[in-house]
Amino acid sequence: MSTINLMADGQRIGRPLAADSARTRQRILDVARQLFAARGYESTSNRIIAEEAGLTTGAIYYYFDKKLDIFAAVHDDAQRTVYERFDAAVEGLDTFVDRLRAVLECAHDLNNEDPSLAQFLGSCRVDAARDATVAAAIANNRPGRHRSFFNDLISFGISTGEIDESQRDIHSALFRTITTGLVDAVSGDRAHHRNAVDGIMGLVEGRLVRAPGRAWPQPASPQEQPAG
Amino acid sequence: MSTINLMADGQRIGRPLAADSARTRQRILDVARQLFAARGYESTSNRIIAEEAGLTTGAIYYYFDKKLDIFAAVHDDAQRTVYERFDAAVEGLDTFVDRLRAVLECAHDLNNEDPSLAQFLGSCRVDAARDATVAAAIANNRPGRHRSFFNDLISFGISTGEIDESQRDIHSALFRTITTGLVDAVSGDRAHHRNAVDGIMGLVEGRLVRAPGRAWPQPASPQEQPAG
Amino acid sequence: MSTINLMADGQRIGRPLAADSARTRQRILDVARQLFAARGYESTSNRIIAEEAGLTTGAIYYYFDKKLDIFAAVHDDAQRTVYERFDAAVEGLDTFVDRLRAVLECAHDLNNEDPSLAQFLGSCRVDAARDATVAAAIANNRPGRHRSFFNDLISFGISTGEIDESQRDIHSALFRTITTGLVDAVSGDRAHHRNAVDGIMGLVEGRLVRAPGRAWPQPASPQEQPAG
Amino acid sequence: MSTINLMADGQRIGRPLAADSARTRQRILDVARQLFAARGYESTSNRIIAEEAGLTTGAIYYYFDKKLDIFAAVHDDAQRTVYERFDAAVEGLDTFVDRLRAVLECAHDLNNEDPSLAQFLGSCRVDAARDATVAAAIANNRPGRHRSFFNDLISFGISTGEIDESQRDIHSALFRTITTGLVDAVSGDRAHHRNAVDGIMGLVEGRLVRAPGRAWPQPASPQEQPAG
DNA sequence: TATGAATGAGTGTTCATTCAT
DNA sequence: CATGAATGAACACTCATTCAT
Repeated sequence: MSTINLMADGQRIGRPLAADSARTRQRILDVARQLFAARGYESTSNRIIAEEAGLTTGAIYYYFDKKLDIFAAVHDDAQRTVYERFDAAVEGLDTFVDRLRAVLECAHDLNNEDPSLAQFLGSCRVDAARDATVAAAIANNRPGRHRSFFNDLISFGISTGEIDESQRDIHSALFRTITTGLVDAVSGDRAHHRNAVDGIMGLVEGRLVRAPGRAWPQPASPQEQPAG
Repeated sequence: MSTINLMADGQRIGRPLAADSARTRQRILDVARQLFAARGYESTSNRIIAEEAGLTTGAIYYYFDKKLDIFAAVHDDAQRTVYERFDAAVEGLDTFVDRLRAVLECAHDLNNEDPSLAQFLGSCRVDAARDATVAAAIANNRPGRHRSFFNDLISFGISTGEIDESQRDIHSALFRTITTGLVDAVSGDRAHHRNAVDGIMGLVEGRLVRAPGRAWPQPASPQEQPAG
Repeated sequence: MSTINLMADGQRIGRPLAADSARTRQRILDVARQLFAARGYESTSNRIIAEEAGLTTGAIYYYFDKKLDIFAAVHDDAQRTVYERFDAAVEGLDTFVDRLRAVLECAHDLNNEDPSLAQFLGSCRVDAARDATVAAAIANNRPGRHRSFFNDLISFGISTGEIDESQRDIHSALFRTITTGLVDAVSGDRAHHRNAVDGIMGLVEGRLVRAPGRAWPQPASPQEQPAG
Repeated sequence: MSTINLMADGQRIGRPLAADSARTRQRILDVARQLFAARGYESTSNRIIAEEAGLTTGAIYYYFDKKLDIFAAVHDDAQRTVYERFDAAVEGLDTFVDRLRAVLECAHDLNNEDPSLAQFLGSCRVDAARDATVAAAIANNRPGRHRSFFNDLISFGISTGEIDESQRDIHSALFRTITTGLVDAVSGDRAHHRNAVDGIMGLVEGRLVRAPGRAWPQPASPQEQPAG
């Protein structure tokens, strides 16, 4: 613990006397997430992962059997982080709209804290669609986690009466569209992401489009009218 | 579905007796669009394009100077097709909501007619984000066309009074989110795409989420209540 | 003859009504000589020869069976031109030194008239050394012509008493060295070529290097002392 | 003379037990020098370099980033070797003629020891003339070294009075012609090279050509009459 | 005569992966 | 734990050549 190998200056470490295996592994995952997010699976070479992590390509193989395993590990990490936060965000909220708002705000916060997280998950969906072996590598946990979270959210909306049971599939497709769009279209720009989140809530609360010749609809419930 | 010895119309190829240059070029563009859409730019090799088009790799270079030029040509094709249809779809409609519905229905129709169109454009956005040279190759016309179309649509909504001027940026980000989401999340499945389109219009018309304890809001204007 | 296809402006000719086969063939040889001279055999593609000659690659094959045949034809042309001039230059001169001077001046004039001639012959020697099939293609006439011309010149020098019989091989190697050097080292620059020719004659006539502490030697024969 | 499984010293290669990186790199440079000399830059494929060095093409790229870098490295090696020997050869000699003779003898010795050295440098000049990227790759040190060495030699001759100042450019062009000729015309044959060197010194010392009807000139200065 | 379309072998180069040390 | 050396299959692209028209 007294022999931490400083990497801040980007200098290559030699052969550290007490290298911390877990820390090196995490370093690989961190740089890999950013690289996969920015360039995709195929265009991210092991060489550049190794370089950015201050290693040689060979060393990577001490931690992961193959490139695909790095990708899967990065995915598991990201997936866990996101849904732990989502779960925490909706906890204790009583209405579907509140929970929806909480999830969107949470997504916005996450995107601000570490843009590579959302970007990786978006990139990852593309790579899975493009390459069956990539899809297989993350199949164990990916769509399930996303789908079940939002299906639960819809079920909750039905239970509160805010959503009609007959509209379940429509809501499901809508969620997929919107969450994907948030990640793919605006996660790279904070202001756009903010606007998109506001827009979604505006649509949901009917504050965004009025019929021609009509006044704006009254807010759904006066005590929770948003300022924006 | 390999097309090594047969063209789409069943004509023999190989050392064709009366080779139709334009048709071969279009065949290259067609298979390239599908391959780029499915596997992305980098993972689509010239070899597989050639194979699917019933040619050898060398022959590709008779029609295009380099791989990137194929990509750019496919993109121009797709871009032109989509926005010609979009322009036609909104023509003569008097309200923003009508135009929005028309655009979404048009997108849905296009997606049914040739799923590779939307998929390519979505794939293409990803490839441009991942690789600067790809971005440069389509820079002349890509974001402009999309952005200007939807900006015009928003302006129209403002002119009719359906959208508040102050919300322009929010609508802009929302459109980007939704159109991207439609392409990236549900264009591969007709039913999902249908549901997503219905969901968006449902949100816009306030038919999708009600406040707890409230009745569904009345349709915006009775005479134009949508059936779906 | 009234329908000459003007090429001066570099415009591609269509399908000339009365194409002159011999003239086209010569055009190919002319551009090929310059290209082979500048870039060598291997780096000169049929495509660029065709382009520069205002043809397509296919058309080349009407005139020549293969690329190597173009090279051989260019070589025969150049070889003939040079040695006809050399033969004419030495004719009627009575001393070896006069003949040598005449040959060098002739080489200098040729180099000024069409630099691609000497350059091609230099280039050609290199290509023959580098590639056995190229060597074979010009074997019928190449080294023979050069060698026999200069061997004759040496024999003439022996017959006049200017050269000692025992030095024949030395003169032979020296000629090869000097003529190759002129082509390879200085044919690209008129002034350098001029200086080199003057230098060779200066050496031969003993005007270029004196022993330290000695005066310049008297000119070999007063009546023909060169001005330069 | 393929060296697929055996190195020059008979050591086994392949997946070597104690791979000596520096030795492998030198082996690449050695075979590359011979191949570049014999076939030129363009016609020497990485595949054949690798084969002759007992490697696969991929392995080459562990040592050099690109083919041109191999060429540049070979060139630097050869350049250094030659001019170190030339510098040593002329050191301590008092007259221009002695120095010239020493340089030519040194060139002859080098050519006997490793013919590929001179041949590469000749080949290299041709490749640089033919291809601008090759020229650029060796631009840092090539013509400078050659030119400055011989310019210094001429200056020395002027300082001793053996050369007239006004003839500097002529000597310079002559040196370029002769050294190029030695390499390009006769370096492939020891006897020819020997004869050419003797011929040059014979010319310089006025022993090679006499005026018709005159006796051979007396040696320049009795005490330093050359044996050869 | 000449074109236009195509082939197939070749090029330099990159990459995931292996493994002795 | 990590390196350094190597493999072999892939990739984008070029080229001499062919041949129906």
